Amino acid sequence: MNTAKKHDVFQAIADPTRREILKMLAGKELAITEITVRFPMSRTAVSKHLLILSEAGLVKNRKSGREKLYTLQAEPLSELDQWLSYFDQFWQNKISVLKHLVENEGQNS
Amino acid sequence: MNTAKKHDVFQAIADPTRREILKMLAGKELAITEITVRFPMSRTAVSKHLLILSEAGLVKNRKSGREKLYTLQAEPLSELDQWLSYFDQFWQNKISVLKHLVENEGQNS
DNA sequence: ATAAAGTGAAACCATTTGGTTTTATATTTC
DNA sequence: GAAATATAAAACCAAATGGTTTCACTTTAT
Repeated sequence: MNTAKKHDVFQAIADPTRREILKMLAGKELAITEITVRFPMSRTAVSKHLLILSEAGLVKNRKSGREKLYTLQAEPLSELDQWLSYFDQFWQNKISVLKHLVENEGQNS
Repeated sequence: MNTAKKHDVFQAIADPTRREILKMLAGKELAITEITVRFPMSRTAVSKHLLILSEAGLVKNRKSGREKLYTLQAEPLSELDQWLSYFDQFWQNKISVLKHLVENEGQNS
């Protein structure tokens, strides 16, 4: 696993294991060991996935005693969202759904 | 390039060349040769990228004489959009961005 | 009917990817 | 301080990825 060069968001979410890790981290801080129990692979492998997610800016971590706690950093997903929005016009139902959402929630304009 | 196993949308868009191909195909039909001139790689390489995009359902093609014309099929991107929406609550400013989008482009309601 | 244009398919190659095992280091706990 | 816990780091490996070159096959144009 190449950890030397930068990974971007698109690459980071290409792997199903990494996508699942992101969901696990949604909301709660977890240590590597806690994440690993959910996967049929070694802690080392999970650690490498976390490194790739870190490089993409999707997770951050802090040391707490002998543990290292990871948290989700969802902001970089905005790049994905922006990319996706370019294609909005080529498939239906997104605009209408969001229009509804905006009209119901955002009144400041 | 493994073209035997299925590729999903997440994998398909992980490569920048493939993302650019998708943008090129947004709106217009193109033959492989027309796509290739935009990239510093062989027609064969582009052809393989198109195969991966096909497997992900993101492009389709039709034969026209000795040419093969490719078109965008954006629908599978909805899977990505759905995945992304799960994380909406973890980053801000999506609503505002789309509000702007809707107000500028969609007037049908 | 040949030549040219457009593509497909096969064989090959270097690098990256996703995993492993082994060894070492830091922090608790008893 | 010794054992247990949590992680890091390094070496290794098979398969996938992204590319190439070469050759064959259709379709069109002259």
